[in-house]
Amino acid sequence: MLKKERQEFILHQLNLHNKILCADLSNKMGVSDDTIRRDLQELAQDDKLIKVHGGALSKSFHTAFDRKMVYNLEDKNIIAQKTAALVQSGMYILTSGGTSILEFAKSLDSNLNATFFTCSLNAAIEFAHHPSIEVVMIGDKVSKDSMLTTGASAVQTIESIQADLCILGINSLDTQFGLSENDWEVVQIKKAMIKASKKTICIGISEKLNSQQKIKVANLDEIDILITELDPNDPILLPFKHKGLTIY
Amino acid sequence: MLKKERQEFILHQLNLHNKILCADLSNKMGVSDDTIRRDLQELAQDDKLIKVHGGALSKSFHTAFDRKMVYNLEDKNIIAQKTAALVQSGMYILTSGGTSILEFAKSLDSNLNATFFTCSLNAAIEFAHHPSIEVVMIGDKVSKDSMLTTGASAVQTIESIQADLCILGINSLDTQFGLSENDWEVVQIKKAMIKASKKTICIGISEKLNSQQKIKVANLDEIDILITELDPNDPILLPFKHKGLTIY
DNA sequence: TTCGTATTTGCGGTTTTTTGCCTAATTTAA
DNA sequence: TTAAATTAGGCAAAAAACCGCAAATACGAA
Repeated sequence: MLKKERQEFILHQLNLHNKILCADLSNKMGVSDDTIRRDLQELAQDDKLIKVHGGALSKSFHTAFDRKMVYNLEDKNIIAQKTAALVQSGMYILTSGGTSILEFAKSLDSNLNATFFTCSLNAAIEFAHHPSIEVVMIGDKVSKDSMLTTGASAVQTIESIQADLCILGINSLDTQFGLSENDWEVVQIKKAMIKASKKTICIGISEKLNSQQKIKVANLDEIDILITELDPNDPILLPFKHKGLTIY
Repeated sequence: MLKKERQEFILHQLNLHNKILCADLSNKMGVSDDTIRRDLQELAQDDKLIKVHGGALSKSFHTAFDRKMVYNLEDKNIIAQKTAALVQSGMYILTSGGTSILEFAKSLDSNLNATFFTCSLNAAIEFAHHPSIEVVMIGDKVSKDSMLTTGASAVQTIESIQADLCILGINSLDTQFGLSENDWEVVQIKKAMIKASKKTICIGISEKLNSQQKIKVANLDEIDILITELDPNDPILLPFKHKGLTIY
């Protein structure tokens, strides 16, 4: 196995699992630990991954946790503005949770007259602060990690709605694997939301693009619009445009 | 699990729960207390969290904490303690919203194993911070004044529950008129909750006693227990005791 | 093809990091 | 105050990283 080939494989594994161990890789590929270590070192120098003692972590994984809240607030605001422009009075809208959605909720025009359905406790509270919009909280068991209601009852409720729009925060979006998540229950909710809506909008900072997580939520062709903080003509977004998504 | 990964996880947990215990983390991740402590130490050195005896606090939480100073907090705490003492593992409990309920949620024993049903968005979030209890959010249209879900669907959901306990925050309680409220929709919810439970507990500061509001929720005989910040033998509470309520 | 060079790889020995355990000291709660 | 829980520091084992070197391999030019 060639060096280049090996490094491609490492990056692939990293996209899949978000972390890799030196020992695992050397075993799986039948090369020495040293070789793997040298590979990881090079890839880390090229900023393709984060080298840590014992293995390596995917970049998106690392940035996903500690930066997202603080750093990207400005970006999230741009996203929120763009998204708010797509919402019109009279619409019925399904939304997930996440910081991008919260920012979006704050950016809504104060004389907007729409109805929002959500499984996110925090989003519901944020929407409820708005003077004129209606908020419907979709009930079920509360998933503590995500502060989302999840379960069969919630899915059933969503299925009984015919919404104009579905606005989802992105965890991971990839041209090949599509929209993906790590939490099975949350995936079920998002799938139901997409199915219950005429149009699906995915919003999130560009960091989340070109990364994958364990469970698929939807293929790219199920998503209509992609909104990031970037200019719609940014080359990073081109592959998604080619796949048929409308970019804002 | 890699060291870096572990530390990211700790920060993630901290963002979610605002506080974490050494022992909890070491259990959850299957490493020794020492390792966790060393992790927390490093993260504290990097200013990512605040290390305290037994665990750590989220930075944002600590700064946001003092603004929550409600004037009756001490009284509410007494109420919360008394109420928490009545809850046992395995119970199914319906609760309304309000600051007293929120304080109650914070006072629950960390190894309690009960299931809470609520229409209050804020209460659901507070309950969800607890490590082991289950939280079910009852869905419906969000009433903006009270941040409660109200409506036929919510009432129907409540009717399908058989709870051990119903814990209601008091708006007005009067020996003659009983428990009363001003919001028609909220009244419907509370009535349904009382009906769906074996026992009903009313909690609130004594200021709320001997006052009436427009719409009756329940007669005194539908209420089993009354909890205030006062001593159970306080003369203010005597009339309620005579009406058959148990006072704590 | 064959040769020479540059790169890559594996190995042994050493150093560093990480982790768990131990004990003593400190803090907390009753 | 005492008793229990938490922490600090030292220590040792295991894992991982580092270093230099020599063998193996790839690659381009004759």
